[in-house]
Amino acid sequence: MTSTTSKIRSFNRFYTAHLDILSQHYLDSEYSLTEIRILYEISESKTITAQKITEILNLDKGYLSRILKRFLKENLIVKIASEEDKRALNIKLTDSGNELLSVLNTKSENKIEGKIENLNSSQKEILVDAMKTVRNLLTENKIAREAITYRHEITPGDVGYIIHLHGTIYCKEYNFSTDFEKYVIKTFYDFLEKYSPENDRIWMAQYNNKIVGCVAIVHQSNEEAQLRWFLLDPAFRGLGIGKRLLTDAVDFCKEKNFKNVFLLTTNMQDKALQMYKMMGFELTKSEQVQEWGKTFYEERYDLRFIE
Amino acid sequence: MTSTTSKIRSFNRFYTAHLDILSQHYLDSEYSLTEIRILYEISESKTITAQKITEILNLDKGYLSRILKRFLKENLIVKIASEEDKRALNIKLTDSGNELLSVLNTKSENKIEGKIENLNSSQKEILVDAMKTVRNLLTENKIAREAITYRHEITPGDVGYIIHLHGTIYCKEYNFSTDFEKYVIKTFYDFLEKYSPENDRIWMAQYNNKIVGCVAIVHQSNEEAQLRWFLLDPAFRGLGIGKRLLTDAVDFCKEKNFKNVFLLTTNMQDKALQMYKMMGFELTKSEQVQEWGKTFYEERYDLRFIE
DNA sequence: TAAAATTAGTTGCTTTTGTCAACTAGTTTT
DNA sequence: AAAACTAGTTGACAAAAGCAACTAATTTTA
Repeated sequence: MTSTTSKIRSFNRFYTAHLDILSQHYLDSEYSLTEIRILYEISESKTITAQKITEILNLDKGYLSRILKRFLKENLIVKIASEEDKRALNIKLTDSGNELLSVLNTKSENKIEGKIENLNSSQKEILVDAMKTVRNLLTENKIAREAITYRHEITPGDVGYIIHLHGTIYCKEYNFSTDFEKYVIKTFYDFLEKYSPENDRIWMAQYNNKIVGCVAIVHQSNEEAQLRWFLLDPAFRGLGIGKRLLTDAVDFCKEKNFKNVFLLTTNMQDKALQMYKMMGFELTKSEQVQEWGKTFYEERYDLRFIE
Repeated sequence: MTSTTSKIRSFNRFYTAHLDILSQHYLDSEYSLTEIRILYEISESKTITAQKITEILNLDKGYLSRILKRFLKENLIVKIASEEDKRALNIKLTDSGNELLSVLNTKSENKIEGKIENLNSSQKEILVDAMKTVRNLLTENKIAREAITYRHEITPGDVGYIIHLHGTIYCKEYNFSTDFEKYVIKTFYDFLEKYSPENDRIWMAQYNNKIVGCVAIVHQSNEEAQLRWFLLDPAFRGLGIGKRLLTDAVDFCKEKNFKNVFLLTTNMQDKALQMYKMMGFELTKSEQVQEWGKTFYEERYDLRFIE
């Protein structure tokens, strides 16, 4: 088994070579890669100081100073004395600087285009998504809470994906067999048969357009509702997603004036149980069963809204 | 809307900076990044000629020659006269060369480890998978046929994912509503209820551990079977996956001695229809229906095995 | 509030890195 | 067997990058 780190190193070597090939076209121009990165940085921030550039690109200030001097002579940039700090100079691209950059951008884009010309649009989407994931994970060194989005309208593909998550996660964590997924399919079919947008709702948490967590409220009567399908991809635990989903679900119950919400679970779901209790759910029933290739306790929890 | 190319360029800039940071530790050692890449190349191929290195790393041969001279003096490599070509020299790492590289590798791994220390194991998996996808798509400039794997045992999560694919793809391509997905859920529930490993089978095509295409054979009697759920992710069409799946399915029918296989589809599925016809299926029934938010023809195709 | 420490930017000098062309010695093509 | 080519070396040189000392302005500190 190769470790994560060595796989990443292998990718790094691959991407170094890839970037090398892409940057080769800069040799046609009279500017080095560093010079172009500097121009790009100036263009990105509209106006910037030399100091800032050294920070962003990790350059020696003496080296940068000379490069900027050349840019000035070639009329690619202007230096404007800063008002706030009389030592500093604000650097901007001139029209011809912008023009140069746009020519180089076009060249670079053509080069990239050549690298992906045989991919169809769906494949390009896959590529861009994967890059986004890599970037997200490496930038934050974690999954950013802000990158998680929430919604509660059922769109095509949602229910299938939620079933899929149930199948994979319960197999991975509790070694449940495919029978469990079959059971989930049945519960969803029954749910969709009786689905009332007014009294039922599914909440989904997404990351990179993929569902990573969910919960639902299913009305049983005007008085009572069931909380179902509470699930969180293990990769996305500890980010407050579960709490947010449960809170939304319980708030919905209050809003709809249910007197009682219950849920059925097993004693194995330790992390979920903890959250249920935190939300005020209390154990009301416990019974040993043998199902989906396992022996465990099936438990009922209730949350009663007092008026 | 930003184009694919500009998103890729943005990722390239991000990753350039990322690699820059990782390579900074090489400054601690007395070797430059180029020198280390050379050492790495030698280590990778066990034995290699200078010529080959210049090709792989795009280096000037004069420059390389001098670096190798230094490596030789420092006892990192040995040069062995080639038997086949007396001009060429086979280069190998010495023990101390290997040792140096392993020290540097450890340092590099530590640096990477620091970049991902806050990710849990599932998140690391996501990262590595995404890198693999990026690499696959950029290397081949296409999805490699060899990267597609096939299997036909149902494991947890499969059926949910196939339902998900039906929901999303039929919505994307034919604008079907969520009712269609509900219908698919029902068909799968019924299938799983009666599932006989002996007479029924689902085939799945996978890319990067994700299902991208499927088909199933469902027995109706000893004489007749139904071909169902034939589906291919648009990103993976034109790779021969559909043909492979259908061939496997039809072969299975022959093997099981069904006299007849039929399938139900719509006139809208033009690409699938073409493939069915290619496999020998013939239209036996056509009827206008209104369902899932659309009006279309529901069609039956039959393939009869003659003895 | 004045001295001390720090910072933005420039410049001279040096090292490192990389390029080019000419050369030797062996190999392949014609 | 001559001509064209290739692997590798070397000298001369240019480009890229780093270091340190300096000016002038700003911030900190006591």
